[in-house]
Amino acid sequence: MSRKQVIRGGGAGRGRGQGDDQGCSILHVDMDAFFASVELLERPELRGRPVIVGATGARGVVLSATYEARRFGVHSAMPMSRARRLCPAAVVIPPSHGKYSQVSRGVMELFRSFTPLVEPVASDEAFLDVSGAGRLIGSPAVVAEAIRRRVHEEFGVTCSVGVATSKFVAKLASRQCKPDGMLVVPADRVVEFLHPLPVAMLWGVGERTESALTRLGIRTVGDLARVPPATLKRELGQAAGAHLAALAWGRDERPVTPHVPDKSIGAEETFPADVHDPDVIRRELLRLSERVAARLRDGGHVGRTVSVKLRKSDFTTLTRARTLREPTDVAQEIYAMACELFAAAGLERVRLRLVGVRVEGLRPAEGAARQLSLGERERGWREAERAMDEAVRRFGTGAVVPASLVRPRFDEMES
DNA sequence: TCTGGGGTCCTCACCCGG
DNA sequence: TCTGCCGGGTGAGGACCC
Repeated sequence: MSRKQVIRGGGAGRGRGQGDDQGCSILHVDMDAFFASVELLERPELRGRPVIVGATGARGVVLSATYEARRFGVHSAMPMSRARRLCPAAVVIPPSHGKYSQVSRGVMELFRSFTPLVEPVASDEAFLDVSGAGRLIGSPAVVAEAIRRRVHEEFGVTCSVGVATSKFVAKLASRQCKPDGMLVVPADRVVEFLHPLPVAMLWGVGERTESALTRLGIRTVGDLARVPPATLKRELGQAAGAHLAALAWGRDERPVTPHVPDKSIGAEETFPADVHDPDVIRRELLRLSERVAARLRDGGHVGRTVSVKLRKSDFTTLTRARTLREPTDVAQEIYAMACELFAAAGLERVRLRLVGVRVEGLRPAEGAARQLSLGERERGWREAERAMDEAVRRFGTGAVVPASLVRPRFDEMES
């Protein structure tokens, strides 16, 4: 990997290193400090200053930070309290997810104008297979540079692109050339690129696995590559061991998959302060069930397994799940099961910091035959909730809520 | 230092039916 | 009829990712 294959800044030097991109048809595009960059579009006076996007309340973590803030040691997922201590001069902006989704949708559309094979990984990154774009646009490195230029021109934010023969190497490459860069890893230099990297950079190696590997004396990808796969499987489990043994030699056959169906939909909420009142918790379960059901209906899904997540004040977390007889997208059915699971968990007098509701085992609502249970009315909650969806579409979020979620007015509480 | 919210995948245990 | 084996389904929990 010669330095000249890292091309930085606004397309300068475009085209360098193209001779080495033969067969490197996988691109990983990663937006630089995405949420913070989007915020700076509206507040250009903050350019060059440390900016953190994150919750402004008592509890919360950093969602995104500009590179100026990162120089102080601030990084995403760090508790906000710590980030403020590290960088007291930082400007803190509360997140506006709607705004980021809008830019994200535009950027993904731009990617699709280069190739239909776009696999979004998150709102700020995607894999692209550009093997079919060669004749029209040029080699993968040329496509990557064109994407970088147009993202900057059309959206005012920068991105970094890794170009390689596999998703995994492309992803590492984009990370290595951040911010505002491009890195091509030629097929015959994958091992040379990988082996000096710390093992924690591998996809699937988090804090726990890293300590397990350190105990085995494994610190770099090269160290990992020299360990027999059987040893890794014994130490880390069958799947993780085999996975890491393959990655250490750059083997990753996963294709770019444009449409990955949802497997579950959930919602969770951390209370501003821990809660032990079961009525408050049940009200939150209802609110979350409403949110999940609305998203199920919006996506045309029904789901069969309801799970609740309960996190105690000491951060230990329990999950409880149960499968319904029939798949549902009805909040009242999800809520009823969530309450049963909460009661069965025996935590009704325990202080909780978070509750969550999730529906798994999704399938398309269309064609999911629904059997009326004995005594069930033909038109019931399902129709009521669809009417609520329609009201929300016309009058906005919060236009209609269940009576139990309407907070009593102060004068009513007094009387 | 004190940890959000959205997810996926894996492992292990248990139950049940063939 | 009993036992063992196996595979599928389900549930709990952990690790990881962005």
